[in-house]
Formats: sequence, structure tokens, C-alpha cells
Amino acid sequence: MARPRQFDADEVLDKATGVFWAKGYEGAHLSDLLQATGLSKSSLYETFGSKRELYLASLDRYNEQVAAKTASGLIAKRDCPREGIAEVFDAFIDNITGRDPTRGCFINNSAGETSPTDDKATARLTRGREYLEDAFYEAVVRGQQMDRINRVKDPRALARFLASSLHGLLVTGKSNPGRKVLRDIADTSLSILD
Amino acid sequence: MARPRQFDADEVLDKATGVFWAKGYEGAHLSDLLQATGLSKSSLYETFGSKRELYLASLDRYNEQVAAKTASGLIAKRDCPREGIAEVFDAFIDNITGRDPTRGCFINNSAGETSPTDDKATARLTRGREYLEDAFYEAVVRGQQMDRINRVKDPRALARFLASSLHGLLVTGKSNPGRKVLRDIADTSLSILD
DNA sequence: ATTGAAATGGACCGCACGGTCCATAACATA
DNA sequence: TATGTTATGGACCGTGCGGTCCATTTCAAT
Repeated sequence: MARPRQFDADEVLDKATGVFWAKGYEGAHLSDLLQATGLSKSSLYETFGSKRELYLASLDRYNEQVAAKTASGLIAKRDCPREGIAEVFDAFIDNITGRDPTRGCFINNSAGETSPTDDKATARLTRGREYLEDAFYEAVVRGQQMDRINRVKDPRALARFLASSLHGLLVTGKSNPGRKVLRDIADTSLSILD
Repeated sequence: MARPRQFDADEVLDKATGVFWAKGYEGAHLSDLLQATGLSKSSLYETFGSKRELYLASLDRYNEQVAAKTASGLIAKRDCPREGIAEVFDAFIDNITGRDPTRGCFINNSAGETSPTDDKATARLTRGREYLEDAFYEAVVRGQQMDRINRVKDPRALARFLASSLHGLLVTGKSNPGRKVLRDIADTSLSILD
């Protein structure tokens, strides 16, 4: 009955996410977004409503993807959860020290420019934290059951700590540290599981 | 010989820092800075050169102040360095959960919107990390000498870990967590010193 | 082939951005 | 008080922002 969309909204969202990720919300200008997505202004506004709604949608999509990826990585290692956790940290170190100028974690970067009075964006940060924490929580519990993680320690506190450590690692990564610095941090963080 | 400045440059810098802190570099518009500082455009440009130079100067000043404050706090507790470290964490938790909308840490917030290709800003992030790490390092070494911190562990790795943990705590704080979450993280982080 | 709803390109808009400049005011010096 | 230098307010500027709108194109359904 009507003309179908000439693009895939999710693909566009991914490209827009890349721009917000690299430049932040304020730093990402409409022209950047249009160039990256290849859309015309009207198509973008027709589909997403506004720059800000696009931003929030980007945060949502990123949250889902990272949650899925992290969770599936941990689940894949469900027979040795402790190694799974270590692999998550390793993956982030690789990400940080990689060449891609879009480094770090989108949610992490966004946290800095999110005002506590911005409820919508803050909700996305909360969601991201919960996803990560829950993924770690399950792995920790499993690790404790298998006696590979200290059973005396509160698994919820450990999960929170691991999620927070990952954020710390990412922020530290922004300050151009050597790989050794990041390894020291990751290794020390993981040693808490003993 | 000439008309003296009608304002104190450092006071102005503090006010500008507050704006950048709350809104980020891109989000801080010139009008915000002028309003907060009370300066006219010409005075601001005469004194600081440009918005960006003002930003870099703000980062510098913040680094110096936080470094001085943290170091002095730790030095004040030089007879019980371990408690001094715990106090630093507690102070940040208070900061995060306080009412002031300017929450978190300026450097931490800035990290998110700093591109790895931005050498000038990255240098400030590096400096901030070094200050913090060094302050912790001295406290850790002293704690080990007094046998209140595990002597087997590498003090440099511990210092790096502590600095990173603080960053993690601050990022987590942006996601509107309960105080309990932050306490879990801080307590778990500090337990590494055992 | 015709139809009509939706997608699209691009012109257009008002605004406020970061930044420049200069005439004037203010003041330390002598 | 006269002088020379600097600080200052405010007009001004070009640009590009986020956003709107509409004429045109495209296509599924008939």
C-alpha cells in the first residue's frame, strides 16, 4: 500500500550509536549523524523523532547488545565461570588498547555528560549497570557452587564490585595508560574472587 | 600604570570549572560560562584566550586542587594510612549521594567525552590519574610498613587498583544506585588491602 | 494502469553558537 | 591633573546548529 523504508532502522541505529559513542551527545552534530547514516534529515526525523530520541534509542540498543554479548560470553563459559569473568575483563582491555578511535564503552562515556537531573538518560545508565551486574552475579554464584570463587563472600557485592571495576578500567583507559597499568588493575580486581 | 583587573582569575576559573563539570565541554555554552563568571565576553577572551583554553585551564586547576586535597587528607592520616584510604572512598560516596547536581568528579566526567586523539585533554586525564595513583601509592607503602596492609602485594598495583576503583565508583554513582550499592563496592575494593 | 499512503530530498527557518573588534571607561603613575 | 595603558561592555559577524515543511517520488494494493 505504501512505499517501504529504503533502509534498515537497526543498521541506522548502529551507525548513529557509533557517532554518539565517539563524540558524545552534544559533540555529535546532526550533520555527523546524517553523514554516518546516509539518511536525509527528513527520513531521520520521520523515523526517530529527534536527535535526543535517537540518542536514547542508541543507548537502549547498546545496552541490549552489550548485555547480550556479555551474558552469552559468560554463559558460553558456564563450566568455568571464573575464566569467563576474566575473559570479559580481557576483552575490554583489548578494546581499550585497540586502534579504533571509538574506544571504551558507550554507556561509560555517556555517564560523564549525563546530568543527574536527566531522568531519561539516567534510566539508561541504571539499566546498563543492572545488566552487567546481573550477568556477573550469575557467573559468581555458579563459580561459588563450583568452589572456584570464595564462598564466604556475598555474591551480590562481588557482582557489583566487578561491574564497577570494569567501569574504572574503562575510565582509566581514557588516560592513555600503558597496558601494564590495565593488567595490574584487572588482575587485582579478579584476585578479589579468591 | 594601567587599570587593574576587576576580578580574580582563579575565582573565575573555579566558576567556569563548575559549569564544565556539570555540563561537559560541548554542553557548556559560552553564555553559561559568561553568566556563571559574571564576566563580559571580551574579558573572558582577553584573560583565557578561548573556550577551549579555559577548559584546559579548568582541568588543570581541578587536578591541582583534588590532588592537593586528597594528598593532604592522606597525609593527615599518615599514622593510620589504611583509614585514610577508606576516608577518601567515603568522601566520594558522600559527594555522589549528596544533593549538589554537580556530582561526581570533573576529570571522570571529562574522560567520557575526551577523544583519544585529543592530546591536550588526554594529557590532563593522565595527570589526574598519576596524582591519584601516587597519593595512594605512598599511603599503601606506609600501610605496608606498619603491617596494616598486606605486604606481599605489589604496592604499585594496589595503588593503580585503588585509583581505578574510585573511578568505577564514580561512574556507578551516575546510574542512580542506592547507597548500599556504593558501600558494597567500596568495602569490597578496600578488602583487597587485607 | 490507477490509486493513495508513505518515504524522501532539499529548501527553508530562527536562533544562538564561538569568536572578533573597537570605542570608551577606569585607573596607576608621574 | 595629565598621561598612557589596560580592562571592559556591547555591537557585530559568519556559521552551522536542530528542526520544520512540502513538493515529489516511490511503490503495494487493487
